[in-house]
Amino acid sequence: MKDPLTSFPGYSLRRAANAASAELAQRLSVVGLRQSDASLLMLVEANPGVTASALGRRLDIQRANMVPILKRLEDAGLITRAPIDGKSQGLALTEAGRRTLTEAFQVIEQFERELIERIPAEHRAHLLPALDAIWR
Amino acid sequence: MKDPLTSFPGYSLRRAANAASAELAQRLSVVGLRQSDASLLMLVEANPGVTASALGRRLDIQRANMVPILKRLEDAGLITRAPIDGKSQGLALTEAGRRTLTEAFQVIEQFERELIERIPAEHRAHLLPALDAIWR
DNA sequence: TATTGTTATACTCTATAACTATA
DNA sequence: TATAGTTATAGAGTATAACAATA
Repeated sequence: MKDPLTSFPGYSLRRAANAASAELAQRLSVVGLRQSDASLLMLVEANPGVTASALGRRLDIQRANMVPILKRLEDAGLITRAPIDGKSQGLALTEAGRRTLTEAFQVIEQFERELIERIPAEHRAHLLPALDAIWR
Repeated sequence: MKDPLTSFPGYSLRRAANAASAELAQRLSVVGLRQSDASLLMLVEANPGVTASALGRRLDIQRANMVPILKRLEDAGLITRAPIDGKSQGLALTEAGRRTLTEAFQVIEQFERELIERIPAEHRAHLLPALDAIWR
């Protein structure tokens, strides 16, 4: 079949992201996490006491959509919320959260390693700067 | 805020794809199309008489999910379905479909041009081959 | 006045199972 | 038996509007 889409970087970008995303989601499900869970746990670990709003801004997740994610992670015993003042709450990992994140981190590092290895060596170093130029 | 995610190509891949996708979706909405509509119209134009199943395989859209897309495009008068045999239907663009696709094509080419221009020159040529290595 | 957290809601995309009819 | 088209349905991600309480 003729495929005029093959010449569009934007199309390949979407397809590559979808393929990688589906693969990582499947691997993370073994640890019981979604991608947004894992990225959120990483940011909380690196920034203990961070607020939900600040996390949402950094991850481009709207405040309203943070609510069910945080509720799920709290129900799973992975994070705690502690009042900072009357309207803000500081997030932190529980011990179980740290353990789960360690597992997730291994899954993700293995995934990233394999992702990079799929790319011909001469293109490898260019991918991250090219991608970052697109969205940052 | 500390951000340990910045070093993961997989994460940047997802963010770049999301950003690009949102941008293109907005521009295509002016023409009245979604991204899946536009890619589907392109493939139909390049392969008149193609079946829904074959399109789905090429675009990685499941048969069941092709139904509402094709219905929408047919209702909008952009494609026609003609029986090939008792169980298959060949798809083709209508005149309006060709006109709309021409508009969409201009939007997409402009979008792709701007996307590439955002990438520093020394990385540009590497993006497409790197992405294709990930998903093809 | 702006921000935080929240509720409610709706739309899109995607995934699965099952069914009918035909090759 | 495998394939084409379809229906129904559920999950996940995302977007908007609105609200109360607080900074």
